[in-house]
Amino acid sequence: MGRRSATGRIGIADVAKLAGVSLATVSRVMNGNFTVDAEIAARVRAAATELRYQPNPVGRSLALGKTDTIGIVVPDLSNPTFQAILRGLSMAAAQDGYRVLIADSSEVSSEEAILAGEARRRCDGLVLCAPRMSDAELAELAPSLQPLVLINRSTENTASPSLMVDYAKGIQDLADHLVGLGHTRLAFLSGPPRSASNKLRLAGLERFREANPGIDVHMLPGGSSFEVGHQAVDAVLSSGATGVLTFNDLVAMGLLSGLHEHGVNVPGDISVTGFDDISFARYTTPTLTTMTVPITELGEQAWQRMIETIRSARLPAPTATTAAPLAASAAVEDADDGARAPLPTIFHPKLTVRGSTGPAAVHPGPQ
Amino acid sequence: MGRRSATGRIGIADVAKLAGVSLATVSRVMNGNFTVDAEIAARVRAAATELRYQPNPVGRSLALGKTDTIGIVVPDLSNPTFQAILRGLSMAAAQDGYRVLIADSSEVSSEEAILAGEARRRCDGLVLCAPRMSDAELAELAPSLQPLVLINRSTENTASPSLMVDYAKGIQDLADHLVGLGHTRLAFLSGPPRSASNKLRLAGLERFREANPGIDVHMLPGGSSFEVGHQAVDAVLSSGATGVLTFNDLVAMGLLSGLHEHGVNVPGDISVTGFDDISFARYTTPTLTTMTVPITELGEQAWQRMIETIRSARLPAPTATTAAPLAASAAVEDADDGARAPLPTIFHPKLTVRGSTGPAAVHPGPQ
DNA sequence: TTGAAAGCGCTAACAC
DNA sequence: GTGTTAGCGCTTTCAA
Repeated sequence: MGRRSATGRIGIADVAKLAGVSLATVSRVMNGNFTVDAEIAARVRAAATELRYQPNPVGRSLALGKTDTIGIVVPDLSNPTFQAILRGLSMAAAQDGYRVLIADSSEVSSEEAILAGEARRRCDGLVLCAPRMSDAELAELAPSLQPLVLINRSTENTASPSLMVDYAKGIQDLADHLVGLGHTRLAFLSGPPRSASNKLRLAGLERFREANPGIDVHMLPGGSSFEVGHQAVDAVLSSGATGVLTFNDLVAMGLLSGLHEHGVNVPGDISVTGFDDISFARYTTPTLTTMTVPITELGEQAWQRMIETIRSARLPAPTATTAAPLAASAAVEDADDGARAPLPTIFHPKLTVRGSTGPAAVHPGPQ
Repeated sequence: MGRRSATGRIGIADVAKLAGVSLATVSRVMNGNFTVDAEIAARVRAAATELRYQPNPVGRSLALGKTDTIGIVVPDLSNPTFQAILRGLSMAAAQDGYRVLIADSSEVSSEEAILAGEARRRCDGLVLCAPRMSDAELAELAPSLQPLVLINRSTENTASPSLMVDYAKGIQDLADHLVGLGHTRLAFLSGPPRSASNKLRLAGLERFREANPGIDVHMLPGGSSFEVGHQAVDAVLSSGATGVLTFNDLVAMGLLSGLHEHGVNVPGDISVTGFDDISFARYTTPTLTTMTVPITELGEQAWQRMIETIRSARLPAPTATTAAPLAASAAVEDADDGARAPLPTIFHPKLTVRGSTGPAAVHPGPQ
């Protein structure tokens, strides 16, 4: 009479019947509730083992109102940066018994919103990497996505934790590094025009220009891939720059490769910098000077913010006078100094000097 | 009186009330059932929009017995190979309205089984990359994981689709390539000892040795990372080999980098080959000769096998005399010639010659 | 064409 | 300590 339910799978009812107890008791045993008599518990466990019973998480989720799963929306799973965020997030979440559901928007900004909503409803929270989405759309969407953790974005209105990399400062550090080496003509091989993080880099360079009126910074259209860098050789060379900043390491690697093919010596003739410090950056020839972004750690931190948010959301609605009960959490480098509305956690990239940058060549360029 | 249910979210009941219809009608409208009067349907849709109603997928999953989600277990999310499989799978699944849940076993073979079961129960099927799991354990586990698609593994008993890369033949092609360039002393910087795909490579090299008794093939302990290659320089040099095969591109890149630091010329002094053809392989210096594995395509194919399996599982239990209704599916290069039990789909890596291999140096080595 | 009600598998009051 | 029962949010017979 091993009546398995309609779906053909063994359910709690089968175990209850075999053990001669009620559903509730089985449920209690399976959830480690110790109010169950030891002997009965043993009987239930034996029955569960015999039937190879495994609780159905969907039923559990419906009853509990939680899925123990979080979603992440990324613009491009082939980008090492998002891969690293995903990895950091996934590892940290696993530690706390959560899984991650991925949604790749394929760089299509119109997809970002839909995927985000979709993913959110199946999960207990959402980590959003949506570099293309407009601020307005993000602001409108954010409330319906809570618990929400933002990567490299922030919103004014909603109090979603936000993790940001200080790209503006990072690109300035790189430019300063080149200037320190004697370069006076720089070029920036920029990223995707509508990318939020590219805008930050541009803003940083703007500030750099103001602080360094004597330095020429040439802006070159670009993108985010190898190919972009590879195809930019001519543009870079004809810009007359001796120091080239790129959007990220991928672009820098493409450029390095292209320059090599053109017989241009790096860093002898020209210096090249990347951004991100992906793991491959130390294996290029020459090795790549870049800004090191602790991106896996960012993924981990995203999880910390997420779990805090999820937990505090389960508490009774906070009254205006009660201090937010978020304090007992991981240490953040800065930005958690007393303010109640969660300030963005800022990650400061660190300059990593390797072989692709060197002293400016003293050759008779224009100016 | 907008009574939102206990969870605080808007449910189908709220819409039904606002539209003045029953739950069933709302459900029908939301699912595009056309037996609903157009006017009523419009009223329901208006109510849904007004309330910003979004169906709860968990309730839906429970009622429907499916989640529209598949799981994938990978040993290491930082490995470009698994990243590519994940990407191919995710993109293809998204096309059909499915999402993917990831489980990273962190190379811990004991975790593979647990994670696999865990993930499977939350999903409609599972893609398993479990290179460390023993054949016995895999065979025992497989039945409980169906629908199951195996990557680089296969089982005798259960009829799970299996996608395999012919590593044995691939490594032989690489060895042949080196021999064709005049190399007679080869070394193989092997992969993780217990890795299934490493065993295939070793088997391939065994066959190579039998076919090429005059060629010396030195076996070197290794691993799967940059660092392994980077640290193997001394071992490689003292092996006296002029042609070095490596477990994968990562190891090859590490080796290339290490050799460069030691002032060893590649391919002048020594030739190096990788395996996989990850996207970075064409940007190393020198560019890397390797076996190109269509790994993203493998991920896509994994999805095709998965969706076929899911669909056929929904059909009435197949009778012994009925031909399996799987035929109407994507073209597979080979291996689908009439046999009923699904033969593994074999992916044949293709030799891609780049700059890291060249003629053997004519220097007076021993022998 | 529409509604009432049972049920998907599980948990958690509440009663015993 | 254990069982009964009412949901969790949705779909889907089955009647009307």
